[in-house]
Formats: sequence, C-alpha cells, structure tokens
Amino acid sequence: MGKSRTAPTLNDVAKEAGVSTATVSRCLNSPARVVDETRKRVLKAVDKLGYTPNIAARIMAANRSYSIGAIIPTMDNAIFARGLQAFQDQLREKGYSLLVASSAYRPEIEKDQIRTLVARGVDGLLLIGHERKHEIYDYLEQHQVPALVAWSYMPEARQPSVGFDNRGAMCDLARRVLAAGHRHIGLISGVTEGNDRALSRVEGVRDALAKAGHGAETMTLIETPYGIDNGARAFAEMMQRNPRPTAVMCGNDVLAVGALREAQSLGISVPGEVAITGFDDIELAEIISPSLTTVHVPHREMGRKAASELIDMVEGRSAGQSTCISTHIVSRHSLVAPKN
Amino acid sequence: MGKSRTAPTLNDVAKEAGVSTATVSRCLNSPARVVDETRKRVLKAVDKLGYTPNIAARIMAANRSYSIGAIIPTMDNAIFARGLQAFQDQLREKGYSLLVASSAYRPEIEKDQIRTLVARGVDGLLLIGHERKHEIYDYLEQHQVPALVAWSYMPEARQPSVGFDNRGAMCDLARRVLAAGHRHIGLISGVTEGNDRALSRVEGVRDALAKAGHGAETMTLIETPYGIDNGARAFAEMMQRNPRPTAVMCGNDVLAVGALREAQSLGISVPGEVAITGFDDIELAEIISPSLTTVHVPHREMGRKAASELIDMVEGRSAGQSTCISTHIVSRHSLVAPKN
DNA sequence: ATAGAAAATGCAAGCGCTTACATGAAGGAA
DNA sequence: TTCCTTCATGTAAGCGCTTGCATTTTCTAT
Repeated sequence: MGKSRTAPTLNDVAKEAGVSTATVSRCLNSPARVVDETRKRVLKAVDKLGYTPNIAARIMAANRSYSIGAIIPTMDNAIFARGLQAFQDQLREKGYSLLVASSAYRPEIEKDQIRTLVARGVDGLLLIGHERKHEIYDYLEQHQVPALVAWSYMPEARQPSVGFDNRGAMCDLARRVLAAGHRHIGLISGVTEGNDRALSRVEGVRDALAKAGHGAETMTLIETPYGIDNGARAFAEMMQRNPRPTAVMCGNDVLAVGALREAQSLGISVPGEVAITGFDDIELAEIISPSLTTVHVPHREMGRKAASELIDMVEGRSAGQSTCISTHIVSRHSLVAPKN
Repeated sequence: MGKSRTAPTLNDVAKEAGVSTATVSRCLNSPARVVDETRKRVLKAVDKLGYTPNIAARIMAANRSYSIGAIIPTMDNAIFARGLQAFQDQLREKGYSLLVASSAYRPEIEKDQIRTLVARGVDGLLLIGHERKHEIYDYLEQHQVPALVAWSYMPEARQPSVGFDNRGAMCDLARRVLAAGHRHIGLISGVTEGNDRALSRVEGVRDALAKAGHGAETMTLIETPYGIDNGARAFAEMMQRNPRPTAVMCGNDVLAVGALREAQSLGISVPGEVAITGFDDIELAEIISPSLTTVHVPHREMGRKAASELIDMVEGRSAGQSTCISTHIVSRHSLVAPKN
C-alpha cells in the first residue's frame, strides 16, 4: 500500500519477485505456464505492491481488451436498462467489462459513439436494431470488431441478432384486439425512421388488419418520440380523430402509460370507453391501474443470451448466430370488448 | 474506405499526408500549433483513410483517457438511470466518455469494479454514497484518480460530494406525516449496511420523532433490499405489527410502489386506512394511483453538476467542492390524516 | 539584406504490457 | 553416459500514440 506516489507496474512486481516481466505476465494470464513456487512468489509481490495491471497497455500489446461496448438509445428507460443490466451481469461472469454509450435515438450520435468505442478497443459491440448505414457496418468490418444486434430479430440481415419478432408479436396483439370486437384502432407508434423495431410493430398491426379483412376496420396512426408525456399528447390528439378509435394500441408501455394518464385526466374511462395496449411489459405495466395488456418481452433473457453469443463471436467460437426470443401476450385489465 | 484489411494508424496518415506522426498528432490534439495548410492536408488524409485514433495507445502515451468511470448499485432503477443519463450527457458535451459498472449493492464487487476502471485508465470516478473502506480511498489516491461521490451530501467527508441531504429531507417528510396527525409510523427502509443514504433516511425519521417529542409516537422499522416485491412483502409484514402503523414511510419510491400494490391486494385502502410515502419522485410516483407523496430529487441536475465538478477536478481546476442539491416534498394523494 | 526571435515541424524516447524466440535446466530413452 | 525432448524462464521487439527537445522555416525589425 502506497508508499510510492505512483502506481506500481509489471516491472516493479518483477523486481520485487526477482523474475522477469514476462514471467509476471504469464503468472497473471496463463498461470499454468509457470511453476508453482514462482507463481506464489509473484502473487505475493503483486499483493504487497497493490499492483493492478494497466489495461490500456494490455490492450495495446495484446490487441485484446476484454471489454464489450454497447450503444443503446437511452439509459433512462426500463426496457433497455433491464436488458442491459442482464447483459453486463453475463459479461462480468465471463470476465468482460462493459462500456456503454447512448445515442438518444440519433444516428449521427450513434455513429460517433461506435467510432469512440472501437477506438477504445472494445472486442465486440452490441447494437440496438438493424437499421443503420452500410458504411457503419463496413467500418466495423475493417476494424474487425464483431457486432451483434439486439431487441430485433432479422435472421436474413447482415448482422446476427438476438431479439424477438416485433412484427409478429404486435400482429398477435392486434388480432387479439380485433377479436375483442374493436374495429377502429388507433396506433401510437414511436418514431419509425431509423427504428426498425417501431416500424415492425406498425407493420404488425397492418398485417393483422389485412388478415382480418372484413374491410370495416380502420387504423389511425400517430408517430411520436417515446416518453410518457408524448404518449399523453398523442392520445389526446387521437381522441379528436374521426372515427374515434375504441382501442388505442401503443408502440411501447411508456407511451401506453402516457395514454392512460391522459385518458384519466380527460375523464375517458379505460377500458370501458377506450381500450389501451402496450408493448414490453415493464414493471409499470402491472402496477398501473388499470393494469396494461401488453406483450411480454423477456429482456433479461435476451440480455444474457446476447452477451454469451457476442462473447462466442469475439472468441471465435461462433460466426454469429441469430436467436429469436419468444414473447407472449399478457392479458390484463386495459383491454376489453368495446361497449358499442 | 477499407481496402486494407487492418485499421489505419497515425503512421499511415502521416505518410499519406507527407508529414511526421508528431504533426498528425498535433493536428488532432492541438490544431492551433499547426499551420492551416498542413492541417488541411492532414485532415484530408485522415478522412481518406477513415482513421480513428487508437485510444488505448493514447491513454498510455498521454496518461490521459478522457474517460470517466461510474459505479452505480444497479442500472435497473429509474433513480440511477436518470441521474446517470444526465451525467453522461454532460460528459459527452465536454468530450469525455463514460464507463459504467454496477455493483449490485455489494462492496466486494464495487471494489473490484473500481480496480477495473482504474486499470482501464479512467481520469476520474463517480461513486454512489460515501461509505466504503479506507483502503479504497487510499488506492484511489495512490493511483491519483480523483473521485466524486453523488446521491449523498456530506461536506465533512473525505471525498467531495454532489448530492442532497437525505437525512434532512426525510426528516421534513416525517414531520409532515406527524403534522398530519399520524402517531404510529412504519418505516420500510432499504438495507442500511454499507448504504449511508438509506441510513440517513432512517435517521431523518428518528430526528423528526425526537423533535416532535409528545412521547406518544412509535416507529416500526423493517429493512429490506430495494425492489417492488420486497416493498410488498415488507408492507404485509408491517400490517401484522402491533401497534399497526397508520402511515408507512418508505425508503424510496420503488419500495413505496410495492407497498401500495400490496395494500391493494390486501384490501387496505390508501390513504384512507394507511398513508404511504416514498422518496425520489420517479415517474412512477405520479402515475400510480393513489399518486405518491414523496421527496422530489432533481436527479438530472445532480447528474449534470456531478459531471462538471468531476471534470473540473480531473482537469485540475478544482480540488473537489461539495454541492448540496435541494430537494422538496411533493404532496400528492397517498398521504392524508389518519381516520382514527 | 540580415540577425535574431518566433513559429512550425521532425526526431525519437518512452508509456506498460504481451509474446515470439532464445536460452537453460531437467528428465527420458538409448 | 549421451542426445533429445520438454518445460520454465528470460530477452527484447513491438503495440500506436504523445511530447520534450532539436531542427528548420518564416517572420520581424533593423
């Protein structure tokens, strides 16, 4: 402990233990290659000096950082937070650390963050959603950084992904809504530009409508950035539309919660007058009243799976295999048949 | 773009531009020291090759990483997520990136994470709460890594902090509860061991009780890890206690939401039969019904302030100044007078 | 013009680590 | 015993960048 004013290096440890730096390095990285007695001596020296390896140096020398980067749209959202937490737990277990950056749903920022993380020497990268410019994927290829996409599942895409079928799930939910007897559906979607998940969900609803095909169904679409307040505003606007929807499906739970709140303050009863659905099944969905009928997404499972797949890719054990995590509808109180 | 199979280095850029690596480096780091024409040439080369500096190398050479580490108990919680998001936004603005790690409220893990981040060469560190072993602070000193504590404000502590007065705020809230006429207070606290914020909040309630001093007040304390389910369980247990509290104060909003849910499923009306309070004022607090009377903590402001203070410390502009962010009570529906 | 100062650039020494290769010691087969 | 493996360790060359110092160029004032 700290008599010296500056951090001990490999060299200090080597001198203390009376061996070469190479031996110390091997002790730390491939203990099997060093004989017991030496190892013990070295470890004692490490302990005595309070040595911690300088990772930047290690990255440079070994061209390996044991760190993974993740770029998510925002941390301030239960959906990503939970998945990310699981992701990092799994990484930690395998000896990797996590560098996070957030893009605020802005492609230029994301691009910038990707460059930063790559420059920092991450061994692999977790990205949310497939949609981004080719040049970004080119860049990653040039730098030989494997990337895995999450929160989205598109087996035919250039990048492997661990996610779920946004379109199918939303289609199922929409069919449920139709089956309950609703004919005028309002859809409050997140911004679809540059966000394949949001887009897929919209398409899911369209699919359901097309399949139903009585011809009597209508759909009213409003796009808005995610956020409770935005959901509220969109809902208010939706209620002005003609025909007024009897069911409002939301692109995610956060929007749905906003819609619910607005309904309350507008004195519109849910589900009596208007039914509302969400997507993701965040904690909030169960807590709020009426509780939210929504699509349950196993975020933790996805996070964990993404971590292990990405590590497999980094360590050359996999070329990148896509996995579809299955979701299911959770029926709660916010959806019932229209009253007519 | 990528004809070469391997990433371009400073050297490649230097050759392309017909200058020395030193000049390229200066172009990138202190453009003023390079004449216009040269700079233009260099930047063109950078662009042409798609060069991104290798940050590990830079860290090593300059002993500066332009990155800040943050270790939070968990990402999966609106409180930290929001503050952290603000923190990172501010960092980004000033040209720093963020490395996060989470400790799951476990000191050993935190210690480990601190070492990892320091080894990675972070220029500064954000820590949550003051309470940790001396040796950790010694270690940070030895490595000359400035650390700032957030979510807690203790100007007399060894480390500077940007936070709020947990004890005072909770005391104020408790006085509010007492003033409403409650005499039997239940307190569901987070685990206080190793968590000075939780402890301060408990003490705040004690302070209020002591000051009230009718002698008739009682307090029942239950400690539990944070989490909605834990809050629910604790509430159920609380309802068995004798005397049964007429007001249940919770260490944070998450616990309060759990309590509220449990009250509902127990058929206990809130606030009619039992009043409930929270702490933090996360989004949930307003959304849930009855809406939660709680202490509003300006997390974003704290995150931003922490970032700029920490950067000032890193850049030698400040030796570490503590700031107290002021909180205020938000009165909503979950607290009324006891019915008797 | 020209000396001297100032500005721009180049040179090269590291930063702390890993690892290919060289060396030496120990063990085994003949 | 001798020669060949095999294993443990040491030697030293980088990894890509920054920066103090040396050198060259440009500018200013005479």
